Amino acid sequence: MMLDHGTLEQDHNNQTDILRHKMRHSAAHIMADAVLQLFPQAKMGIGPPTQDGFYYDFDVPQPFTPDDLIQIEELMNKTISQNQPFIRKELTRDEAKLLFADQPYKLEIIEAIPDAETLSIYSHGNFTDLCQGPHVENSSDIPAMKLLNIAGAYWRGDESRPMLQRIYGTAFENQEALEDHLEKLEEALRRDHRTIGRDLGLFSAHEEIGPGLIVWHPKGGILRSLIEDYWRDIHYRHGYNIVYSPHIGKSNLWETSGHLGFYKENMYAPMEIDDQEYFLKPMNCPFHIMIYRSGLHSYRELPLRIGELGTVYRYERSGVMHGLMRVRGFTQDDAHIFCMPDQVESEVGGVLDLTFEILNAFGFKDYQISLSTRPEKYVGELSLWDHATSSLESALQSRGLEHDIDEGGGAFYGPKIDIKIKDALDREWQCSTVQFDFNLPERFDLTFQDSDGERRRPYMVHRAILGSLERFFGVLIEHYAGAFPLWLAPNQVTIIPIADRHYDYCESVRDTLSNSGFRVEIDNRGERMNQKIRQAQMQKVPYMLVIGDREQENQMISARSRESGDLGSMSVHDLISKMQSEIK
RNA sequence: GCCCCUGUGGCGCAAUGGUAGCGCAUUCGAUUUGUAAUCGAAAGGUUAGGGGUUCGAGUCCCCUCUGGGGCUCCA
Repeated sequence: MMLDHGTLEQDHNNQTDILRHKMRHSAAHIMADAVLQLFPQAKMGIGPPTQDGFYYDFDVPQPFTPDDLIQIEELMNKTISQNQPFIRKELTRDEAKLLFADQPYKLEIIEAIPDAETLSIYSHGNFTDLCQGPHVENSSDIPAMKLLNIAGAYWRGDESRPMLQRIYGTAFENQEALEDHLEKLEEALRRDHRTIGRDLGLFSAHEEIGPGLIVWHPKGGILRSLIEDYWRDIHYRHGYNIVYSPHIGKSNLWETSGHLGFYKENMYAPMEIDDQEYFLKPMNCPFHIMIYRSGLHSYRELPLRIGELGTVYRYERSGVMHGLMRVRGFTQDDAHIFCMPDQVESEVGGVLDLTFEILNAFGFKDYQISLSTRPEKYVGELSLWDHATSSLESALQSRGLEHDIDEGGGAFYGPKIDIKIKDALDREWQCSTVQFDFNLPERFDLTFQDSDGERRRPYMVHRAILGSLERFFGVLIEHYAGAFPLWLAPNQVTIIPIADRHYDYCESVRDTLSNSGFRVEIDNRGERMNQKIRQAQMQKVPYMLVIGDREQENQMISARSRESGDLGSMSVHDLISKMQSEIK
């Protein structure tokens, strides 16, 4: 949630942002300058500043190498040290076309700029680029800069257009800020859920199984079942009905739902069973609709909320898979709400409240909310769209939730609210989503009997809060860097006997804790205590209990916490109370 | 799917075209330890897979697959 942080700080942040924006934009120009000096045949694409850096795209005969990057950076530093002023000039279309006659991508950009807009160029040294600006005054106003990596990128993001070579870099107002940023990138790498997932034994993927298909290991499995238990419990409390549905369904079902029409490229090839085609499910909605349709519904039953932890399979192109964040088989915490028009707003509000309650419980505080409105191509009546969109809007507003508006960004079947969570690398991942659907109720001819006896069409809302358990788990791992809060830690307590003669007492402590519902392990390897502590720390176990002669004699334990080290001696009972209060 | 990079014991890495090594982890033995790494030994690899060049390939070339950084799309 974006809360008000006070205007002073905001002003400062804005000014820094503007400064960085300008300096990065200018750095992109200086980079293009360097590239053209080294590779005169290069054709320039675009070179904008981004959230934390800048890039520039080039069409070059040979892709850049890491060595090229070093050379380019050297040349850039030279330009920066030469104090070259940035000069803005306005010019006519014809002048611009002449100037960029051998730069086809620039010509394309010029063509695309509306006639009413003034064209401008920025120059430094011998380099000139078509550009709106603004820029820093002088090349020396880029105190700290570094090129980061090379990647392919389609011209205008369109895969039917040529692939250009993109160079990413970043720039900051001083060396310290740059180093902080690089340090942050390293920290993000350390938090990478793929690394932590392996080190903590949470999950894995295998060449033998196939890309984008995850196996959850015992420790990941405990975490998942804790998440699922919490999810079920809170959903029951919020009036949801929890259901189960199969993984495949006949082609008829998917034809009726329309998925074979508009979602086929994400669905796997059908399998034939008794002369009928069956498809692996990419979504749960048709099954929930069949549950709805298996009886007549009175207005008294609405709203009807049907939820499921439903595992779906979607084809993802081979280059897009990413750890747990983007996979081919995943479990959605899906639900469908069937309701009457006058219930829409409170239902949407209820979903939002539930969403933030759940996300908060997992420790998430920073979200990015967006409302997506009606696209050009859509189904359903305009009045329904307007009603739905305004109810989404007012549900957000009445809760004081700041949000972006993605005009025309809704699905063809309804407007939606998306909520994104940031991962360790500041990439945003969509988890929660609330979507209206004006398509499926029509296609499946859903009705309810209203108080006046008439059959009416219910509103249908899709919603997911965690999104997919896989992705949510990935974000959770990075959020905590593997040091999960006590209630989620796969192993909550490791008991460390000092010598063999303490095993029996350790087992009695273990039993006491287990009987109170805690997950406990005893490390009875023939290792030194320090080694056992080290391993438990690296496994991010919240509590370690050191047990030796002193403890055994006094029937106590010596507790150590993952965060604050030695907590001293206490009774098992005290430890239990301490942990219980930490959990609730 | 596309562009680039990558692939060596479970993990992290090494090996000018000439005998595949090291650390961690594992197993066994010794040690019985007081708040982040005890010592020793053993075991573990057709260098992702397939083809080619070469007297000789982990190393060079081609194909396939995995993984990574992006583009596009999305939970």
